[in-house]
Amino acid sequence: MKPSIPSGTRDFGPAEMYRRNRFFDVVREVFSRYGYQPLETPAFEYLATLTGKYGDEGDKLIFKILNSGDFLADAGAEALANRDHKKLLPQICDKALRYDLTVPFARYVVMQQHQLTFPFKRWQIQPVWRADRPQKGRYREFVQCDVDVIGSKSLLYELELLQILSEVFQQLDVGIVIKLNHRKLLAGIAELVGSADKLIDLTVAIDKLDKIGLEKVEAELKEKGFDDAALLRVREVLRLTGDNDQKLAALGRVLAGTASGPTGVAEMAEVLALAQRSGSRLCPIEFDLSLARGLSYYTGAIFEVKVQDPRSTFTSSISGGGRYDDLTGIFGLPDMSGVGVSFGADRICDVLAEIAGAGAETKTATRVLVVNFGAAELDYALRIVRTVRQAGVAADLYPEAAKLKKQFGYADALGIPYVAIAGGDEIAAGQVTVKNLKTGEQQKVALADVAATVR
RNA sequence: GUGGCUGUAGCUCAGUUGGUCAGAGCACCAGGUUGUGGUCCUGGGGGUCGCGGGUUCAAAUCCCGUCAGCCACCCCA
Repeated sequence: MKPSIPSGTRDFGPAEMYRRNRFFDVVREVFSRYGYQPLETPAFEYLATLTGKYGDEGDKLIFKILNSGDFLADAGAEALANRDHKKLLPQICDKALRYDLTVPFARYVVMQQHQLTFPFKRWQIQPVWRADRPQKGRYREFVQCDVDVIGSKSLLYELELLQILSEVFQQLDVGIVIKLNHRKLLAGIAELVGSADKLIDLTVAIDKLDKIGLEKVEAELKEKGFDDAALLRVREVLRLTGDNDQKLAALGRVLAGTASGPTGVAEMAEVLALAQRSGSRLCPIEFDLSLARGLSYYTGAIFEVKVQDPRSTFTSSISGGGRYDDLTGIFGLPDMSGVGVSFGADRICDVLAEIAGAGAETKTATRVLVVNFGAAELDYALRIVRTVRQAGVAADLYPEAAKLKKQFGYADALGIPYVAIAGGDEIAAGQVTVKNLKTGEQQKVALADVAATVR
């Protein structure tokens, strides 16, 4: 058979792995420096743990795991006969691959609530799976890097997440903008137009504003049953202009009479104020009413990161998150507010690759390749590799006494910067000829100095 | 789940109205050069033209089906 892998999954060769590891090193370091603790949870959970948390669309995208053995044993005759897949599903499948890291985290917090000290801060870097149709920047298996803090309503954590987002992307040297919005503002708008119960429809439509334009958003809202008076007010709100504070102030006046609006305005203002007086060098923050985010569990601030870098053409979001007030409630632990963001490792690495361009790909960490001349020189060659490796420098010995052309070509192909040559003359003198493959320069150095020369 | 585009060598692709259309570049291997690579020269290996069926004297080329990939919508990291 012709070997292949399912679409939306990928192998990562050495060049990609160097890039990915650099990224993971950065996020891990930042996460732990901000006081977050590591956590891992299983790749699969009970299906019931996952369903109902991500909205109807999300539930469809959960990868289900067929029960082992005779999975039809427990299948109801009725569901089978009627080909009723919705009814049949829970009868033949009780496990599923995790869809994100936030819900398993909430499950963990509830299970371990008596062992944990709150506020509990954790980071988690693991793959998640979605039964989506892949396309550019969209995979069916991808790695999320989550930081969440649970058990505190303090808006200082919103600030902290803005700081973490900023630090990570600054260290990676990727230009971004952090979009910020608040679910209670959206709820206030829904209230204002008299459709508090259609919050989801409203936010989904508003979310498309910068993509399809105001007119099409209004058309979609009309289709969903919003009347002309409502559309007028939506338009009024979406047309607010000015800087973050001006937009927020204007919105405050519009939403003054609503139940949830003022809270949203106040919290939003607080977060923006904290960001200003934090003293941190933050990435640009843009208060954006059209940011909705589909995940149904968000209740407060919502974040999203977009690339804003002349070297990149990436348009989809590379990080996202928000505050959720009751994610643990469904597992039996109410009043546990949490907030977190997730870095989309795969998309970010795509951006890094795009920025780095085709050249300068690292293929190996090896600094020096020791030439193999054959049996007579082998002992000395082995001594060179051993000495260099013991000095903490990556070294390799060519396995056969092949032609130098071939050995040099190997070093060249892998991007190993130095070649070490030691024949009779060098051995007699206790020296090694070290050649820099990039410049072509070569020099004889003492065996003990090889590591320092190629480091 | 809906729609569009594309499948020819390891990779990127060319292949005219069906008739030397099985090709190029890169990559790979060998030699030129048994202690000096990345340049250059010479030679070489490698393809059921995604798969199945049909039309035709003749199909990579036209038709039908199918599978796969990509892109967009939906949704999302």
